[in-house]
Amino acid sequence: MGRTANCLIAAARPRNLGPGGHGGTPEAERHGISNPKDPQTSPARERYALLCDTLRDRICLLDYPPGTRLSEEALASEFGISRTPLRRVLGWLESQGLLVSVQGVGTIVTDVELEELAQVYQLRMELADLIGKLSPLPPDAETVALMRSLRQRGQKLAAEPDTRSFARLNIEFFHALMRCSGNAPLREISERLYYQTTRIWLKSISHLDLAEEVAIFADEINDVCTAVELGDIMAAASIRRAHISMSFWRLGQNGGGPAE
Amino acid sequence: MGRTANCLIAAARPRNLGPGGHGGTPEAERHGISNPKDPQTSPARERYALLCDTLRDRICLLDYPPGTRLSEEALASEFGISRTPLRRVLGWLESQGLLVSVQGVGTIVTDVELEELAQVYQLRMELADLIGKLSPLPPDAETVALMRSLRQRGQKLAAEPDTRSFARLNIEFFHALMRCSGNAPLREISERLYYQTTRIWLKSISHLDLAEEVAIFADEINDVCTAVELGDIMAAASIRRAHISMSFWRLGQNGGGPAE
DNA sequence: TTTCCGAAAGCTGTACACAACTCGAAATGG
DNA sequence: CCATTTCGAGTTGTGTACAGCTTTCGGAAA
Repeated sequence: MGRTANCLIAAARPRNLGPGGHGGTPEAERHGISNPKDPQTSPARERYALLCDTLRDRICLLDYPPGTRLSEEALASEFGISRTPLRRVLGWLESQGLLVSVQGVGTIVTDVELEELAQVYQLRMELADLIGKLSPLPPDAETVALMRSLRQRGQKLAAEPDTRSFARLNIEFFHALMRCSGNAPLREISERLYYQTTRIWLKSISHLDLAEEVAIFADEINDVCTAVELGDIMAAASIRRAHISMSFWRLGQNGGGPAE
Repeated sequence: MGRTANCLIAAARPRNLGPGGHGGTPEAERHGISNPKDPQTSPARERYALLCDTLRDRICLLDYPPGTRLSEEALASEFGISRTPLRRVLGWLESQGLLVSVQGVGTIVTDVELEELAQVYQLRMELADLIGKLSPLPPDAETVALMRSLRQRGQKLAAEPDTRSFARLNIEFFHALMRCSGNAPLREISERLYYQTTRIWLKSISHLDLAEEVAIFADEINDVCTAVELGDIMAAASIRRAHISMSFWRLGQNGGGPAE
């Protein structure tokens, strides 16, 4: 009864390949020797999950800014598939609150107001606490190494701020933190809410001081990494919660105005 | 900025028609005078949401017991539609963790173990607390009236226990409680986790004492209703949390054995 | 010049046929 | 008689054409 047992509940989400998205097990797919016990590992599911992650990243990195009208046909031809399987992906993105499709108009990248976001931020703060309370996992060597690598990247970024690298590091840091919780439903929900908020924050970054934001984030990584090194997940969760709160506060102060 | 403002985030879920599912506004749909500002109110979306609720109820009331193989073609013909829009519904149910589709085999109603469910129950307990803490809504007259009606139905049910009526009342009571929270994302997540667990509980009811379970549930409704009448949502949430905890405990004691 | 109407273009939603895949049963060779 | 292979029924996944809806642009009338 190992890790594979709870795959049914996790089946809701596409296989997490991480933001880096290095290709996993290419040989296994080519030879068709995928593990028949794992329903997630089928050629169709692999393409589906990859597309979900790809498009989600494009939306959350503002490659598709809020309000963008996506063309199903264009995307389908870009990925070399038909509209039918693509629509399944778009449906999932819509269920994540990142898209909305209306007949006769198009598929539009959503844009949410800071007011509505307040509820999501409140919830994210509470869930951050729960990461420390509910089934915290003692970090393994790989997690610690990942955290240290992120800390180093954060320090490099502080020396040379860059919006896009900032966003990517933010996403990877989130996923690293998720490795510290053994509660799969909590991870899934946290991820959903995270992706709902991160692009709004990225959109408002122009109204904030990028260098200051990067410095604060580098500190956050450093603090969380220290806590993880000590195996104190509750402390890491508390730090995370505090930074979510402060991030929302800064958004309301500086980024919430009548933009543009 | 009333209720309609946060429809974008809520767009993830089909329009909640309640378990009773009385038809809503049939005239508006027939005449095509649906509010153009609300993206959820389109003829296609209406059918979609209705189908989602219908099939979810069938799964969660064990009309389709865990392990059942559903036929896309049969369902499509039953509802007088093609497989294409039906598959969208099935995809949503799969994202909710209630179905799993595998090529060449079929669409199968999931069955989860009590072990995996422990994480969901833990999370549900914490979220129940949050219902009282995050944006609790002072109950309006309609909510109080609904609660009182449910309390009465609970007392009637205690006098004449019936599994299916029990399940329906349980679902409706959950939705009534959700009216007390103004946090839309929290409501959505709570609903998702609730539906993931309720059918497992219903499946194990045969191993428990139905009369006793009904009596306990009637008490829960009564206590929560009293708290709601006083406007003390935090108290209602605490009561709810306690009952979720006790329900899980009873499941582990009596219903968790090597069934059948 | 302004306003209103209508046709056309473009989009998502739907239906249907076919491909890809799984599983089981029947046939075949040992 | 048993093991192995092959074929077929049945299922989900995919491609494609068309229907329904919305927006826009052009032209005619006031």
